[in-house]
Amino acid sequence: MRLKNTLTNIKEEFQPLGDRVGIYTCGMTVQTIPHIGHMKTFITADVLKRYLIFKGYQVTHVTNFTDIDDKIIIKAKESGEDWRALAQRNIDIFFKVSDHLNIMRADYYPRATQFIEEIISLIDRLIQRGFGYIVDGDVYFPVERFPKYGQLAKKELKELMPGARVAVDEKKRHPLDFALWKAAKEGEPWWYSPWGKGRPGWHIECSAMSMYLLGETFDIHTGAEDLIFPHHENEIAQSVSATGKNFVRFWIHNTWLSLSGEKMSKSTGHYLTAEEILQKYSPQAIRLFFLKSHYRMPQEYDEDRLKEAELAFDRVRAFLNRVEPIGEEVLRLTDFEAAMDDDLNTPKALGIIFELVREGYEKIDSSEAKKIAHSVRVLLEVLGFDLAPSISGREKALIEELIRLRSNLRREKRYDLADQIRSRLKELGVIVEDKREGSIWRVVR
RNA sequence: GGCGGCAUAGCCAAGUGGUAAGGCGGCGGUCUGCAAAACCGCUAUACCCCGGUUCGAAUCCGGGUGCCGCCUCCA
Repeated sequence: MRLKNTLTNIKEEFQPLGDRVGIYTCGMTVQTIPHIGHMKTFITADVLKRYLIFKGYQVTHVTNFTDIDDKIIIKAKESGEDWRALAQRNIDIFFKVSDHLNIMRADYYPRATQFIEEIISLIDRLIQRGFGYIVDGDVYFPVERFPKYGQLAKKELKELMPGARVAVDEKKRHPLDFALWKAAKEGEPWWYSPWGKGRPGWHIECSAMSMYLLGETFDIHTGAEDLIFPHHENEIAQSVSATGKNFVRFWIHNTWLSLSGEKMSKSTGHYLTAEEILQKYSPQAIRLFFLKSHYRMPQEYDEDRLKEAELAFDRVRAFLNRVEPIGEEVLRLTDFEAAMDDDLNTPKALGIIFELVREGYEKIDSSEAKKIAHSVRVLLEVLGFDLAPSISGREKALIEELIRLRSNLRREKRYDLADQIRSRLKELGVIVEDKREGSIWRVVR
C-alpha cells in the first residue's frame, strides 16, 4: 500500500513500525460545534483506518480534543458559561455527529486538560535540552535551534514573512518562536507549573498525547492540510527536540472543503454545521459525497452534489434490498485493492462498486447477482457505509401488511386506492415499485 | 515576496507514456394499469493555451493563462 507522505511529497510504500499501526488524528478545538468541513477530515481518517483493518493490520487510533485555548476562554467569558461546560457540550455534539456518520470510535480521545502533567514534563525536557526559554512565565520554543524547521511545510525560515498579517510579539527571540506554555492572565483558567500558573500552548499537547499513547515514534499522523503549518511543523520540532528520535513516519493531509469558492472556517463564520447537513442528507450520501472525490483534491461543498450522491446511493441500496447476498468470494477485490492501495483512491474504488451494481442489475434474478450483492456489501462496508436496516421489525411487518393489502386491490383493479397507498407511503419515505412478479419496497433516507 | 495545489464531457470526478473509469443529468428505446425502477443505445476525435521530447502525451519537459490555499487561529 502506498500513501502520499507530506514530509517527502511522494507516495511511499507503507509498512508499520511494529505489530500495531499507530494513527493520530488531529481533532477539534472545541470552541464551536463541528461543521461539515471537519467531517471530511474524520471520514478520511476513518476510511484509512478501516482499510488498514481490512488488510489485516491491528490499529491503535487516537483522536484528541483541544479543550483549553484562548478562544474557548473568550467564548466562555462572553456567554458567562463555564469553559469546561462549553467544551463538553461541543464534545458531546461531536460524538453525536461522528456516530451518526458511522465514523468508527477511536481507541483514545485524550483531552489537553487531562495531560497537563505529561505536557509539563515534556516542556521541562525541552528546557533541559535547550529548546525552551522562559519570559515572564511564558515558555517559548526557539525555532532557530531546530535546523530542520520548515521541512514539512517546505518553508525556509528566512523566507517566511512573519508579522505579515499579525503583529509580532516582542517577547519572542524569533518571530516564529511559539508558546509551549502560556502564563495565565487575571481570571483565566490555570494549572501550576515550574514557571508559574498557566496553561499549555496549542501545539505541545499533541506531541505529549500522541507520544504518550502511541510511542515516541509512530506510524501515521492525519489532519487537514491547514494544520501543516505551523501546527504540525511545530509538533515535529518539539517532539524531535525532546526525544532525539524521528517523530511521525507518515504525514497524511486532506484538503479543505470550500463553500462558495472560499475556505470553510469557523473563525469567519463561513461554514455549515454538520448537524444541519445531517438533517437534510443521509449519512451514506454525505460519505459518498466525500469519497467520490480524492481526499487530496480540492472539493467544493455543493448541495446538488449531495442530492446526486443521495440518488446514486439509493440505487445501490435498492439493489441490495432486492437481492439476498450469498457467497464468500468478493468479486473485483483485486481491482478494489489496487485502487485503495494507491493512496486511497476512493473515487476509483467506488467506480468498481458501481460497475458491480450495474452487472448485478443486469443479472438480477441469477445466482450471480447474489454473489455480487455480497461483494458490494463487503466493499461498501470497508469504505464505512452503514448498510444496516433503518427500520424496526414492527415497522417492516406493518409495511408488508399494507403492501399485501394493496396487491389485493391491484388484482381487483382498484387502482385509485392502490395508487393512494403508494403515494402516501412515498411521503413516509417508503418507495413501492410494481414488478411483474409482485411489488417491492424500500425505505429511503 | 516565498511556498504549495488545481485546470478532463452539461455538472461532479478517476486516469501520470499506448489511444478517455464511474456518478448525476439529457435524448431515444424495451418493459408497464399508471408510476417508478431496471436494462439497451446515444450523449468528450478529446483532456486550459503555446511550444518541445517521443513511433506514440491528458499523462514527460519548457513557457504562459486562470482559480484556490499556506506563510495568523482553523479539520
